[in-house]
Amino acid sequence: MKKLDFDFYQRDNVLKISEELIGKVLVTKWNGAVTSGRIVECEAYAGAMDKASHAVGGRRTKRTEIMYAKGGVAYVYLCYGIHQMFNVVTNKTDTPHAILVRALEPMKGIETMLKRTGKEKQDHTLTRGPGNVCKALGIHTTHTGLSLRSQELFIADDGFAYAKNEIFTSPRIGVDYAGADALLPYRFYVKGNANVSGKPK
DNA sequence: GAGTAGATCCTCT
DNA sequence: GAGGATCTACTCA
Repeated sequence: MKKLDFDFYQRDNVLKISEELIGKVLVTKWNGAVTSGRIVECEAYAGAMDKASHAVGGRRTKRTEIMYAKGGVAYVYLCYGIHQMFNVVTNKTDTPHAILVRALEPMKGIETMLKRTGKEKQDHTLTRGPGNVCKALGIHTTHTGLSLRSQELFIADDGFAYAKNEIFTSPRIGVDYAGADALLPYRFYVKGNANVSGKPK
């Protein structure tokens, strides 16, 4: 298990980073309780040019400020008052690129995840969808700005990789309001993985 | 199985 | 004061 370097996040091609993030391992360790999962679905948000992004048109507020930070930190956003979404900030300072982690394949700490989500046994919904990913891993909006190489939260490469032909792209989910940009193929996912949101297998 | 409505709260206008 | 990068459950076929 090797934590990804800041160099990985600070490249300027957010689509390439998204694609490479598939298969990596997201780990949280709050108060010694370790939970982790392999990333099987994510979406790219390409900053000021992207109508679906919070930073569209260079919009810069206290909430979105963290997207303008240099790559390698977390951006956690609360949506619909219920769901929290975990994003990876990428690119350099003043370029508001981010990647939304939408689904994981559970690895370690499944017991802990079940407890957090109130489920009795593991099924494909445990870490399916951004809201559930955050709930299962115990990620909270107060974690915004945390480094992705910190002790509590990081993304690592354990040597595993999906084959190119297992990774598919599609339009993003839940961004209909973004007009034409909602159709951009900025979503990356592992074909046939039960944890990927959308239709169950 | 598919489609739709409701939940619920922080942030920006 | 309004709306949002969602999920779930319930209805109807």
